[in-house]
Amino acid sequence: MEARIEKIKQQLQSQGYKLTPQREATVRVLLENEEDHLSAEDVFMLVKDKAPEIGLATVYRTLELLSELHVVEKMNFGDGVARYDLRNDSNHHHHHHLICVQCGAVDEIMEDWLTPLEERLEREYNFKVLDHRLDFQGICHRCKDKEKTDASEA
Amino acid sequence: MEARIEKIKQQLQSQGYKLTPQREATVRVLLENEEDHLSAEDVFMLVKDKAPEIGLATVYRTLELLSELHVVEKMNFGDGVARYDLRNDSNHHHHHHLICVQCGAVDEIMEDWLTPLEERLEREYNFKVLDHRLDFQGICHRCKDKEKTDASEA
DNA sequence: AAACCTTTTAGAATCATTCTAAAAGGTCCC
DNA sequence: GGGACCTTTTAGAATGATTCTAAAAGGTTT
Repeated sequence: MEARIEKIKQQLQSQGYKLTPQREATVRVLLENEEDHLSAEDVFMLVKDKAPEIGLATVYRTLELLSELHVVEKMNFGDGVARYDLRNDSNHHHHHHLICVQCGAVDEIMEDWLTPLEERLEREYNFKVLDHRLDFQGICHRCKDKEKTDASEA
Repeated sequence: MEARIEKIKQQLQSQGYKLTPQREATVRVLLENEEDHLSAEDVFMLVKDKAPEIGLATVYRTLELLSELHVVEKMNFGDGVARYDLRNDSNHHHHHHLICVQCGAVDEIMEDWLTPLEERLEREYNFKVLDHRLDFQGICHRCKDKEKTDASEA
Protein backbone atom coordinates (compact mmCIF):
# COMPACT_ATOMS: atom_id res chain seq x y z
CA MET A 1 0.00 0.00 0.00
CA GLU A 2 2.67 2.52 1.04
CA ALA A 3 4.76 1.58 -1.95
CA ARG A 4 1.91 2.29 -4.29
CA ILE A 5 1.21 5.64 -2.64
CA GLU A 6 4.87 6.45 -3.03
CA LYS A 7 4.70 5.61 -6.70
CA ILE A 8 1.68 7.83 -7.24
CA LYS A 9 3.43 10.59 -5.31
CA GLN A 10 6.28 10.39 -7.77
CA GLN A 11 3.93 10.43 -10.74
CA LEU A 12 2.40 13.61 -9.38
CA GLN A 13 5.73 15.22 -8.63
CA SER A 14 7.11 14.43 -12.04
CA GLN A 15 4.37 16.65 -13.45
CA GLY A 16 4.88 19.38 -10.88
CA TYR A 17 2.04 18.44 -8.53
CA LYS A 18 2.16 17.64 -4.85
CA LEU A 19 0.63 14.81 -2.86
CA THR A 20 -1.31 16.94 -0.40
CA PRO A 21 -3.06 15.36 2.58
CA GLN A 22 -6.40 15.65 0.77
CA ARG A 23 -5.03 13.98 -2.31
CA GLU A 24 -3.40 11.29 -0.23
CA ALA A 25 -6.66 10.58 1.58
CA THR A 26 -8.41 10.31 -1.77
CA VAL A 27 -5.80 7.94 -3.15
CA ARG A 28 -6.03 5.79 -0.02
CA VAL A 29 -9.77 5.46 -0.46
CA LEU A 30 -9.23 4.37 -4.03
CA LEU A 31 -6.62 1.83 -2.99
CA GLU A 32 -8.85 0.43 -0.25
CA ASN A 33 -11.73 0.00 -2.68
CA GLU A 34 -9.85 -1.16 -5.68
CA GLU A 35 -12.43 -3.71 -6.76
CA ASP A 36 -15.28 -1.25 -6.82
CA HIS A 37 -16.21 1.33 -9.40
CA LEU A 38 -16.72 4.33 -7.16
CA SER A 39 -18.50 7.49 -8.20
CA ALA A 40 -17.10 10.86 -7.18
CA GLU A 41 -19.83 11.07 -4.58
CA ASP A 42 -18.89 7.64 -3.19
CA VAL A 43 -15.26 8.66 -2.98
CA PHE A 44 -16.23 11.91 -1.32
CA MET A 45 -18.20 10.17 1.41
CA LEU A 46 -15.44 7.70 2.11
CA VAL A 47 -12.78 10.39 2.16
CA LYS A 48 -14.89 12.40 4.60
CA ASP A 49 -14.31 9.69 7.22
CA LYS A 50 -10.56 10.21 7.00
CA ALA A 51 -10.55 13.94 6.42
CA PRO A 52 -13.91 15.49 7.32
CA GLU A 53 -12.92 18.97 6.25
CA ILE A 54 -12.45 18.01 2.60
CA GLY A 55 -14.71 19.55 -0.04
CA LEU A 56 -16.51 17.76 -2.85
CA ALA A 57 -14.89 20.03 -5.41
CA THR A 58 -11.48 18.94 -4.20
CA VAL A 59 -12.36 15.30 -4.69
CA TYR A 60 -13.55 16.08 -8.20
CA ARG A 61 -10.39 17.99 -8.99
CA THR A 62 -8.20 15.26 -7.55
CA LEU A 63 -9.95 12.55 -9.54
CA GLU A 64 -9.68 14.66 -12.67
CA LEU A 65 -5.98 15.20 -12.05
CA LEU A 66 -5.34 11.52 -11.40
CA SER A 67 -7.29 10.74 -14.53
CA GLU A 68 -5.08 13.00 -16.63
CA LEU A 69 -2.02 11.29 -15.21
CA HIS A 70 -3.59 7.93 -16.06
CA VAL A 71 -3.47 6.89 -12.43
CA VAL A 72 -7.20 6.34 -12.45
CA GLU A 73 -9.57 5.63 -15.27
CA LYS A 74 -12.76 7.63 -15.60
CA MET A 75 -15.69 5.57 -16.75
CA ASN A 76 -19.26 6.05 -17.72
CA PHE A 77 -21.84 3.31 -17.54
CA GLY A 78 -24.69 5.42 -18.83
CA ASP A 79 -26.34 5.99 -15.46
CA GLY A 80 -25.41 9.64 -15.33
CA VAL A 81 -22.52 9.29 -12.88
CA ALA A 82 -18.86 9.09 -13.72
CA ARG A 83 -17.00 6.28 -12.00
CA TYR A 84 -13.32 6.06 -11.23
CA ASP A 85 -11.01 3.10 -11.15
CA LEU A 86 -7.42 2.82 -10.10
CA ARG A 87 -5.26 1.57 -12.91
CA ASN A 88 -2.61 -0.93 -12.11
CA ASP A 89 -0.16 -2.57 -14.40
CA SER A 90 -1.96 -5.89 -14.55
CA ASN A 91 -5.50 -4.83 -15.40
CA HIS A 92 -4.50 -2.00 -17.65
CA HIS A 93 -6.41 -2.29 -20.91
CA HIS A 94 -7.64 -5.75 -20.26
CA HIS A 95 -10.94 -5.57 -18.51
CA HIS A 96 -14.44 -5.67 -19.78
CA HIS A 97 -17.69 -5.16 -17.91
CA LEU A 98 -20.77 -7.24 -17.33
CA ILE A 99 -23.53 -4.83 -16.36
CA CYS A 100 -26.64 -6.38 -14.89
CA VAL A 101 -29.78 -4.59 -16.02
CA GLN A 102 -31.71 -6.09 -13.13
CA CYS A 103 -29.61 -5.35 -10.04
CA GLY A 104 -27.18 -2.84 -11.51
CA ALA A 105 -24.08 -4.81 -10.47
CA VAL A 106 -20.95 -4.37 -12.53
CA ASP A 107 -18.65 -7.39 -12.77
CA GLU A 108 -15.36 -7.49 -14.55
CA ILE A 109 -13.71 -9.90 -16.88
CA MET A 110 -9.98 -9.76 -16.68
CA GLU A 111 -9.27 -11.44 -19.95
CA ASP A 112 -8.20 -9.64 -23.03
CA TRP A 113 -10.39 -10.68 -25.88
CA LEU A 114 -9.80 -7.81 -28.21
CA THR A 115 -6.22 -7.95 -29.35
CA PRO A 116 -7.06 -9.81 -32.55
CA LEU A 117 -9.83 -7.31 -33.29
CA GLU A 118 -7.51 -4.38 -32.70
CA GLU A 119 -4.98 -5.77 -35.10
CA ARG A 120 -7.68 -6.13 -37.69
CA LEU A 121 -8.85 -2.56 -37.13
CA GLU A 122 -5.42 -1.15 -37.70
CA ARG A 123 -5.02 -3.22 -40.83
CA GLU A 124 -8.44 -2.94 -42.44
CA TYR A 125 -9.69 0.41 -41.17
CA ASN A 126 -6.40 2.28 -40.81
CA PHE A 127 -7.42 3.20 -37.26
CA LYS A 128 -4.73 3.52 -34.58
CA VAL A 129 -6.24 2.01 -31.42
CA LEU A 130 -5.26 3.71 -28.18
CA ASP A 131 -7.91 2.32 -25.88
CA HIS A 132 -11.14 0.41 -25.94
CA ARG A 133 -14.15 -0.43 -23.90
CA LEU A 134 -16.35 -3.44 -24.08
CA ASP A 135 -19.47 -3.64 -21.97
CA PHE A 136 -22.19 -6.23 -21.98
CA GLN A 137 -25.68 -5.52 -20.68
CA GLY A 138 -27.62 -8.49 -19.46
CA ILE A 139 -28.62 -10.57 -16.48
CA CYS A 140 -25.94 -11.62 -14.03
CA HIS A 141 -25.57 -15.09 -12.58
CA ARG A 142 -26.88 -13.93 -9.19
CA CYS A 143 -30.14 -12.64 -10.63
CA LYS A 144 -30.49 -15.72 -12.77
CA ASP A 145 -30.10 -17.94 -9.71
CA LYS A 146 -32.52 -15.79 -7.78
CA GLU A 147 -35.11 -16.08 -10.52
CA LYS A 148 -34.74 -19.81 -10.51
CA THR A 149 -35.15 -19.98 -6.72
CA ASP A 150 -38.16 -17.65 -6.76
CA ALA A 151 -39.76 -19.73 -9.48
CA SER A 152 -39.37 -22.98 -7.57
CA GLU A 153 -40.68 -21.37 -4.36
CA ALA A 154 -43.78 -20.03 -6.08
CA MET B 1 -39.21 7.30 -45.65
CA GLU B 2 -42.99 7.16 -45.38
CA ALA B 3 -42.86 3.42 -45.10
CA ARG B 4 -40.49 3.63 -42.19
CA ILE B 5 -42.63 6.21 -40.43
CA GLU B 6 -45.58 3.92 -40.95
CA LYS B 7 -43.69 1.08 -39.37
CA ILE B 8 -42.73 3.14 -36.35
CA LYS B 9 -46.32 4.26 -36.06
CA GLN B 10 -47.36 0.65 -35.83
CA GLN B 11 -44.70 -0.11 -33.26
CA LEU B 12 -46.05 2.72 -31.15
CA GLN B 13 -49.66 1.69 -31.60
CA SER B 14 -48.96 -1.92 -30.74
CA GLN B 15 -47.89 -0.68 -27.31
CA GLY B 16 -50.83 1.69 -26.97
CA TYR B 17 -49.07 4.91 -27.95
CA LYS B 18 -49.94 7.34 -30.70
CA LEU B 19 -47.81 8.96 -33.34
CA THR B 20 -48.61 12.55 -32.48
CA PRO B 21 -47.44 15.41 -34.71
CA GLN B 22 -44.63 16.17 -32.26
CA ARG B 23 -43.50 12.57 -32.23
CA GLU B 24 -43.69 12.38 -35.98
CA ALA B 25 -41.59 15.53 -36.37
CA THR B 26 -39.04 14.03 -34.01
CA VAL B 27 -38.94 10.75 -35.90
CA ARG B 28 -38.52 12.60 -39.19
CA VAL B 29 -35.54 14.45 -37.84
CA LEU B 30 -34.01 11.16 -36.78
CA LEU B 31 -34.65 9.63 -40.20
CA GLU B 32 -33.14 12.63 -41.97
CA ASN B 33 -30.00 12.45 -39.86
CA GLU B 34 -29.60 8.75 -39.66
CA GLU B 35 -25.84 8.79 -40.01
CA ASP B 36 -25.30 11.18 -37.13
CA HIS B 37 -25.35 10.56 -33.43
CA LEU B 38 -27.59 13.38 -32.31
CA SER B 39 -27.94 14.60 -28.75
CA ALA B 40 -31.37 15.45 -27.35
CA GLU B 41 -30.45 19.11 -27.71
CA ASP B 42 -29.49 18.59 -31.36
CA VAL B 43 -32.76 16.83 -32.06
CA PHE B 44 -34.65 19.56 -30.26
CA MET B 45 -33.14 22.31 -32.39
CA LEU B 46 -33.82 20.44 -35.61
CA VAL B 47 -37.37 19.64 -34.62
CA LYS B 48 -37.97 23.29 -33.81
CA ASP B 49 -37.61 24.10 -37.49
CA LYS B 50 -40.51 21.81 -38.33
CA ALA B 51 -42.63 22.40 -35.26
CA PRO B 52 -41.53 25.56 -33.43
CA GLU B 53 -43.99 25.11 -30.60
CA ILE B 54 -42.48 21.86 -29.37
CA GLY B 55 -40.93 21.71 -25.93
CA LEU B 56 -37.56 20.25 -24.97
CA ALA B 57 -39.22 17.99 -22.43
CA THR B 58 -41.36 16.49 -25.16
CA VAL B 59 -38.32 15.66 -27.22
CA TYR B 60 -36.75 14.00 -24.22
CA ARG B 61 -39.91 12.03 -23.51
CA THR B 62 -40.26 11.00 -27.12
CA LEU B 63 -36.66 9.84 -27.34
CA GLU B 64 -37.06 7.95 -24.09
CA LEU B 65 -40.21 6.30 -25.40
CA LEU B 66 -38.61 5.36 -28.70
CA SER B 67 -35.69 4.01 -26.78
CA GLU B 68 -37.93 1.75 -24.72
CA LEU B 69 -39.52 0.44 -27.88
CA HIS B 70 -36.04 -0.17 -29.28
CA VAL B 71 -36.74 2.17 -32.18
CA VAL B 72 -33.76 4.27 -31.22
CA GLU B 73 -30.69 3.42 -29.23
CA LYS B 74 -29.54 5.69 -26.45
CA MET B 75 -25.80 6.02 -26.26
CA ASN B 76 -23.23 7.61 -24.08
CA PHE B 77 -19.78 8.50 -25.29
CA GLY B 78 -18.61 9.92 -21.99
CA ASP B 79 -18.95 13.56 -22.97
CA GLY B 80 -21.88 14.18 -20.64
CA VAL B 81 -24.60 14.11 -23.30
CA ALA B 82 -26.76 11.18 -24.26
CA ARG B 83 -26.93 10.54 -27.99
CA TYR B 84 -29.68 8.81 -29.91
CA ASP B 85 -29.52 6.62 -32.98
CA LEU B 86 -32.25 5.14 -35.06
CA ARG B 87 -32.08 1.37 -35.13
CA ASN B 88 -32.79 -0.38 -38.35
CA ASP B 89 -32.83 -4.07 -39.01
CA SER B 90 -29.43 -4.16 -40.62
CA ASN B 91 -27.37 -2.35 -38.00
CA HIS B 92 -29.26 -3.71 -35.05
CA HIS B 93 -26.81 -5.00 -32.49
CA HIS B 94 -24.01 -5.11 -34.94
CA HIS B 95 -22.24 -1.82 -34.83
CA HIS B 96 -19.22 -0.71 -32.96
CA HIS B 97 -17.68 2.72 -32.71
CA LEU B 98 -14.34 4.15 -33.65
CA ILE B 99 -13.99 7.35 -31.63
CA CYS B 100 -11.19 9.62 -32.73
CA VAL B 101 -9.51 11.31 -29.79
CA GLN B 102 -8.07 13.97 -32.09
CA CYS B 103 -11.04 15.25 -34.10
CA GLY B 104 -13.91 13.71 -32.11
CA ALA B 105 -15.39 11.92 -35.11
CA VAL B 106 -17.37 8.77 -34.47
CA ASP B 107 -17.24 6.17 -37.22
CA GLU B 108 -19.10 2.91 -37.21
CA ILE B 109 -18.21 -0.62 -38.03
CA MET B 110 -21.13 -2.62 -39.23
CA GLU B 111 -19.68 -6.03 -38.62
CA ASP B 112 -20.60 -8.24 -35.76
CA TRP B 113 -17.49 -9.42 -34.05
CA LEU B 114 -18.89 -10.36 -30.72
CA THR B 115 -21.15 -13.33 -31.22
CA PRO B 116 -18.46 -15.86 -30.31
CA LEU B 117 -17.62 -13.84 -27.22
CA GLU B 118 -21.25 -13.65 -26.17
CA GLU B 119 -21.59 -17.39 -26.46
CA ARG B 120 -18.58 -17.83 -24.30
CA LEU B 121 -19.95 -15.40 -21.71
CA GLU B 122 -23.18 -17.30 -21.39
CA ARG B 123 -21.32 -20.57 -21.07
CA GLU B 124 -18.41 -19.61 -18.81
CA TYR B 125 -19.84 -16.73 -16.79
CA ASN B 126 -23.51 -17.71 -16.69
CA PHE B 127 -24.36 -14.22 -17.91
CA LYS B 128 -27.38 -13.74 -20.17
CA VAL B 129 -26.34 -11.14 -22.74
CA LEU B 130 -29.04 -8.74 -23.85
CA ASP B 131 -26.92 -6.06 -25.46
CA HIS B 132 -23.37 -4.92 -25.79
CA ARG B 133 -21.24 -1.99 -26.72
CA LEU B 134 -17.78 -1.91 -28.10
CA ASP B 135 -15.98 1.37 -28.58
CA PHE B 136 -12.42 1.98 -29.60
CA GLN B 137 -10.62 5.21 -28.84
CA GLY B 138 -7.80 6.11 -31.14
CA ILE B 139 -6.77 8.07 -34.20
CA CYS B 140 -8.95 7.89 -37.28
CA HIS B 141 -7.66 7.42 -40.81
CA ARG B 142 -8.39 11.07 -41.68
CA CYS B 143 -6.25 12.42 -38.86
CA LYS B 144 -3.53 9.91 -39.64
CA ASP B 145 -3.47 11.05 -43.27
CA LYS B 146 -3.48 14.67 -42.17
CA GLU B 147 -0.52 14.07 -39.89
CA LYS B 148 1.37 12.46 -42.70
CA THR B 149 0.63 15.37 -45.08
CA ASP B 150 1.57 17.96 -42.46
CA ALA B 151 4.81 16.15 -41.77
CA SER B 152 5.82 16.07 -45.42
CA GLU B 153 4.94 19.75 -45.89
CA ALA B 154 7.00 20.86 -42.89
C1' DA C 1 8.26 38.30 7.27
C1' DA C 2 7.00 39.78 2.41
C1' DA C 3 6.12 38.05 -2.11
C1' DC C 4 4.78 34.38 -4.75
C1' DC C 5 3.42 29.99 -5.73
C1' DT C 6 -0.16 26.06 -5.64
C1' DT C 7 -4.06 24.14 -3.41
C1' DT C 8 -8.27 24.06 -0.89
C1' DT C 9 -12.78 25.65 0.61
C1' DA C 10 -17.69 26.89 0.49
C1' DG C 11 -20.96 28.07 -2.04
C1' DA C 12 -22.76 29.73 -6.30
C1' DA C 13 -23.28 28.63 -11.13
C1' DT C 14 -23.99 25.61 -15.02
C1' DC C 15 -25.80 22.12 -17.81
C1' DA C 16 -28.33 17.99 -19.04
C1' DT C 17 -32.24 15.87 -17.72
C1' DT C 18 -36.63 15.02 -15.21
C1' DC C 19 -40.68 16.40 -12.82
C1' DT C 20 -45.07 18.96 -12.09
C1' DA C 21 -49.30 21.07 -12.70
C1' DA C 22 -52.17 22.80 -15.84
C1' DA C 23 -53.93 22.87 -20.43
C1' DA C 24 -55.07 20.65 -24.79
C1' DG C 25 -56.73 16.91 -27.88
C1' DG C 26 -59.03 12.65 -28.81
C1' DT C 27 -62.35 9.08 -28.07
C1' DC C 28 -66.24 6.77 -26.22
C1' DC C 29 -70.81 6.76 -24.70
C1' DC C 30 -75.16 8.61 -23.81
C1' DG D 1 -73.33 17.77 -29.09
C1' DG D 2 -71.54 17.41 -24.53
C1' DG D 3 -69.51 15.22 -20.68
C1' DA D 4 -66.21 11.96 -18.77
C1' DC D 5 -62.04 10.02 -19.33
C1' DC D 6 -57.98 9.05 -21.54
C1' DT D 7 -53.12 10.30 -23.23
C1' DT D 8 -50.03 13.88 -24.53
C1' DT D 9 -47.95 18.33 -24.48
C1' DT D 10 -46.33 22.63 -22.53
C1' DA D 11 -43.68 25.90 -19.72
C1' DG D 12 -41.24 26.36 -16.23
C1' DA D 13 -39.47 24.76 -11.91
C1' DA D 14 -36.68 21.20 -9.73
C1' DT D 15 -32.97 17.98 -9.49
C1' DG D 16 -28.48 16.18 -9.49
C1' DA D 17 -23.84 15.80 -11.20
C1' DT D 18 -20.17 18.59 -12.14
C1' DT D 19 -17.53 22.92 -12.63
C1' DC D 20 -16.44 27.59 -11.55
C1' DT D 21 -15.21 31.53 -8.50
C1' DA D 22 -13.34 34.31 -5.11
C1' DA D 23 -11.26 34.24 -1.00
C1' DA D 24 -8.42 31.95 2.29
C1' DA D 25 -4.68 28.85 3.58
C1' DG D 26 -0.07 26.59 3.14
C1' DG D 27 4.52 26.29 1.53
C1' DT D 28 8.78 28.24 -0.51
C1' DT D 29 11.97 31.51 -1.68
C1' DT D 30 14.25 35.70 -0.73
